[in-house]
Amino acid sequence: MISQAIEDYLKSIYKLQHGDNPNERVTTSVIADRMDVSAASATNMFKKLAEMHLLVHMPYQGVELTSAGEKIALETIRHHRLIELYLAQALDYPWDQIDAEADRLEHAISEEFEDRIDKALGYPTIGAHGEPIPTKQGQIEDLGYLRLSDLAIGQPAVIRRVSDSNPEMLRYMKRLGLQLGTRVEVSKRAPFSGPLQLKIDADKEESLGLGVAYNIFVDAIA
Amino acid sequence: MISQAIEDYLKSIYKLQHGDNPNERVTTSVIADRMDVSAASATNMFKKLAEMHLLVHMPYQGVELTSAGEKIALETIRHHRLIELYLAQALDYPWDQIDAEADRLEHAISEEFEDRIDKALGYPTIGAHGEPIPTKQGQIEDLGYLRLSDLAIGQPAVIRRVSDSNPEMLRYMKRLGLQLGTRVEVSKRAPFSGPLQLKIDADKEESLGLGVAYNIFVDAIA
DNA sequence: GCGCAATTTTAGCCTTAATTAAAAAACATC
DNA sequence: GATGTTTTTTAATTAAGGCTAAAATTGCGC
Repeated sequence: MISQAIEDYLKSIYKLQHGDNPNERVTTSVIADRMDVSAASATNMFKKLAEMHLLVHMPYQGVELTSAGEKIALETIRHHRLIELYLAQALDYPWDQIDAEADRLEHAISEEFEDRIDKALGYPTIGAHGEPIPTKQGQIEDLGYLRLSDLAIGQPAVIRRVSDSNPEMLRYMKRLGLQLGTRVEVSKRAPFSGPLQLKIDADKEESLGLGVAYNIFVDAIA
Repeated sequence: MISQAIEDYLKSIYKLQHGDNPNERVTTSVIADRMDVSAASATNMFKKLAEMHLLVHMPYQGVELTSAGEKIALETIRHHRLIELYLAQALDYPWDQIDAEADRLEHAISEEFEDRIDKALGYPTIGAHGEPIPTKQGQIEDLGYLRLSDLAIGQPAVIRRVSDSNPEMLRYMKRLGLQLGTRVEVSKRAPFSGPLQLKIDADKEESLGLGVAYNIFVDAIA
């Protein structure tokens, strides 16, 4: 049986495999860190998941999802993102609270529930923070956005996605007026990995740390 | 910590204590039966819950919730009934499917979620099957309905509540046109605990087994 | 009021998913 | 290329919550 713990591990592994740099190995310690468990717990689960053929475990080297494991990860992520969007749109949840709520609900809903909120939302393909929502068949689109921290100076762009991993950071972004669809332009970049000077919606100017800019994804515009 | 299992036990005990005949003791075997676990499992949990002061365990005699236990039971029941109503009203779930879905979701939602669906539903006091919804403070109304199986012959009445425990029975009721608000009248009662002859909405006449009639609650009307 | 049947509890074990501590392997530094 | 540090794995526990089988208790029938 696929337990909640299994779904959580597979989801984390998937996100790391397809995250920041996709060629980096997904190791015991990285997963242990993300999931807030000991390294030994992660190893135990890796062995169990390998036996279930949901991933391949290369001892001391890391893990890689099988297509069966990836399928479950994508189903879980689909649940998560549909629930997030539903909370935001139908129940008017604030931006920074939907992730935590969805983390619990994603394991509790049925296929029926998934289908009904999918329909109620009009079969969305983009989630509340701009992430692609996997299809029921397990397809996921690569939206190919640029990190705001990598945006060229003077290049106007629109915020298309933000990382949902830190609620406090989301509240901070909102306070600055940085949301999906917001128009931004980097006007200056301080040396030594210093903050960006950012034009927001062409009317405000703010200084933004690289850590935050790294978690904002934009689309350049003409 | 209050686990899902604990909430489920407390909910079942509460429902039995306040159910069909409230003076009957809530025993190991009755709970084991309702929860589909062995009697030994129920005893184990009784001991644990007694240690947590959520109930009083009188060995070989049964259990009785403390006010702390009752509070948790009522919170769980409130969650359950709000979710059921939300599924039915906002997501157009059919009558017979909401109980199963709510059984899982009731343990996963936050207070925030509870408050938001409560508001979205307009602070309802009656659930999807006509049950009273406990308040946030743990008050629950006794609606004092009559079982259809006890309704006097020739006495017109309106269906106010149905038992949600059996989805198949709910589908059967719906097929017969028996829903909340439906007007009924018993026109004949077969001997030896036989079926009732029932006038439905003054236009249909059906024969109804006592088992079903026992699970329908009505309000007599003038 | 005795004996038997039904119910309840106890005892012991299983599974899941976590833990800590110790051993093993990999990596980095000189 | 030896050595020390870091990472990973192994081994042994723990805590929930379930199970079966056996023992204890209750209560019913006569």
